[in-house]
Amino acid sequence: MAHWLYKSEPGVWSWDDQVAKGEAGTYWDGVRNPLANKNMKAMEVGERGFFYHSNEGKAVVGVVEVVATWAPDPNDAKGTYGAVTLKAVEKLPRPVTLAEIKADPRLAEMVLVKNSRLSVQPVTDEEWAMVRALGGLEP
DNA sequence: GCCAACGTTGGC
DNA sequence: GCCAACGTTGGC
Repeated sequence: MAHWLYKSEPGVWSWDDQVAKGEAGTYWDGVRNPLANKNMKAMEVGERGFFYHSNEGKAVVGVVEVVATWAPDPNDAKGTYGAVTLKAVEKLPRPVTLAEIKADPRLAEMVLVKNSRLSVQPVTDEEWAMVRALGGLEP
């Protein structure tokens, strides 16, 4: 199963907001980047990803799971863009900061480092395991 | 608050 | 269809 990373500014949509949505989850709308959109179209129910706080915090703070596959965004007249629905699964015992990720040579190839502006990005199995370990989660 | 990197727009 | 100009994102 593929893994992902979702960025959100905590001032707009934070991890706590996500947790408050519970099992129903949130429609991850507002993405208007073709590559991020493509990534979401490739997702399947049950796939997990990291929840990352950009700007403030700059850290991976939790794990989310896809509960519904990609659906078109009603606010996009052309129907080009859409989103998946995500629910919070587990919080990291300790957040993994961008500085830590950058400091680790094994994580130097992460999209988060290479293309910091992409809002929905793939994470490799190795990176997934590494960041989970740094965050204090079980493998 | 600044600025680099990237994506998008629009003129040709 | 190309590419310069512009706007936005996000780290610092």
